[in-house]
Amino acid sequence: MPEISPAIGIGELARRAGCKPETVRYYERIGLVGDASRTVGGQRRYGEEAVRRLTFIRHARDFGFSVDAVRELLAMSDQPDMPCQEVDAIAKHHLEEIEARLQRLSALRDELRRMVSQCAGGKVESCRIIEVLGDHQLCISDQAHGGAHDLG
Amino acid sequence: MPEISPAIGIGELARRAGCKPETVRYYERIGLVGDASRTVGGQRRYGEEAVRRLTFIRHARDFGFSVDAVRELLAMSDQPDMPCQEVDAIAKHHLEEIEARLQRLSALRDELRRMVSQCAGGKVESCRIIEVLGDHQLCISDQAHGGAHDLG
DNA sequence: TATAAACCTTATAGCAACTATAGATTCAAG
DNA sequence: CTTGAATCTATAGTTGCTATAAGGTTTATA
Repeated sequence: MPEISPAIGIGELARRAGCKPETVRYYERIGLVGDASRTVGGQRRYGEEAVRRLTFIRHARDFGFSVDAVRELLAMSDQPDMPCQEVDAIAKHHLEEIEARLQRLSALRDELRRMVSQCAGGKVESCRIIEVLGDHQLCISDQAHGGAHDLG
Repeated sequence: MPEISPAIGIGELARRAGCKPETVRYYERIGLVGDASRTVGGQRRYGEEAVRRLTFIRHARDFGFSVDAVRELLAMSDQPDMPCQEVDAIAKHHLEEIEARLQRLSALRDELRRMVSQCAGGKVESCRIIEVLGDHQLCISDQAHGGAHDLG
């Protein structure tokens, strides 16, 4: 299937999907997008289908889906006749994760607000923020703690 | 100042601060904690002060402060006579970032919920989730988009 | 046709903040 | 003294890109 529409370069493709050329090459390396056709000089050239696929990828990533999840979603969207249960499952799972993060993040916000509001503005010695950071007991909830590492 | 209390090993230290020995060694490498004293055989030994410092670090990290922010907070907590304005500023800045993340994350959650609820459970072909991911126009808000990358 | 600007190429290293592995050594208990 | 758990160093891997260097190609203009 040769490209009919005027082929575009990697910069234009990236621009239209809202990312950078480096990202496109990266996606090619990890197999999220296929190898592009090349000019005689070796430069990548793309058609509309590539724009659609990359846009899908970027949009899913913006939604916070992991690259692996995007890979699965792409595989499924390539199979239009299959039932969409799995798509649904991935999305629901992602939604649950986001809801859990929201919980922890807002508990964190509350705790931080409390810390900040209790700081009287004196010396470090008596700073409530430093105190709370040094002593877990001074926290109201444990909910927020035990790893804020994957709050993304 | 020699250690008086029975010195503890890296495993015990890590356990008491809620992390792993690898993490302690990592913090030592990047200079968050100082070099420990060693046994004749070369193993690290720590005292109570190290426990306090590591606990502070872990707690601040659990609050989502970056390692650089923790470094500054530590430096300030080492200067008890200084005014705590800067501590306050760091904490407030962090609070603002968390509030911004919460905004975006909840916009994302709403959009995801909408997607999931609109999926009728048929074929992939007509799956609302796949449709929305493929077409930015189908999103209600742009707020959530343009990068979920630093939602942590 | 020449040239220069804009674009593209690969390979490699870096970011945050750890985590995991391998293979050797040391420590504490029995 | 032996055993097994803990520790040591050094190095590579994780995620999802981003940045850099050192060049090659394409395109528009003169």
